[in-house]
Amino acid sequence: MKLDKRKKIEKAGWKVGSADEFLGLTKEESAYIEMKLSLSDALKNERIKRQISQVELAKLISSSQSRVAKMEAADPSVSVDLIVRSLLALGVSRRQVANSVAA
Amino acid sequence: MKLDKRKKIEKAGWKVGSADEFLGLTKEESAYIEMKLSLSDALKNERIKRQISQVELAKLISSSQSRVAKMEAADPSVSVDLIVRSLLALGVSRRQVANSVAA
DNA sequence: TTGTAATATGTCATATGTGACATATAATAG
DNA sequence: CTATTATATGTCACATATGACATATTACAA
Repeated sequence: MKLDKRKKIEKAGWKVGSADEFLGLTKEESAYIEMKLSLSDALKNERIKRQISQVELAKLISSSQSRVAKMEAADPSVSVDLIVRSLLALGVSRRQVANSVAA
Repeated sequence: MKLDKRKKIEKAGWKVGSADEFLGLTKEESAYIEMKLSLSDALKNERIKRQISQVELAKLISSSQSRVAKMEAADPSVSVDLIVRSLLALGVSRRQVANSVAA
């Protein structure tokens, strides 16, 4: 596992064992968190691609800059629902969303 | 639009105009609800395929029969999060989940 | 007709998610 | 170095989602 990915997972609020990676995480749990990380990456990439700030995206989805930042960090306090709806609000297609779910 | 699909959408708690379908729903909203319907269908199909009852699935995911029924009905009170986590708990792969997201 | 298992629907207390705000920390320009 | 803009982090009141329960409805035997 890449170091930056590990950091993101830990930042996302999930404990990763020092020796065994994903220690204590079931397959479903790790699949879920990886899916969430992938979606949050897609959101950030899409926003950067469109060259808009977190503040602008926040306004677009009637949310706040801090919530957008947490979405992009895959913070435990944000739901997959919100990230998906934000992607759709950016005009991303269902198929593109699906790609992030799978990858 | 197929009639049964329309009924499912209405049952899912979304108003569909009598004349114009998806009246008042933005593209993002309809994409989101269709994605949710697709995921809930996948959940039901997967459960049937494994020949387990809603009660058994509920136990598997530490939930209740009524919540499972609502998931399969794409009830507005259930999140995409819960449906996705239920699919993963059934052993469905990320790619399979992605297929439902896209379709 | 029963009876019985499965599924659907409504409600509610509690848990979790959310937008908003303050503030901290980058990052970049002047 | 300031400014200034962007992003990150912590907190909180309020909104939404959740499991549990009761009960209704359906499906299908006996």
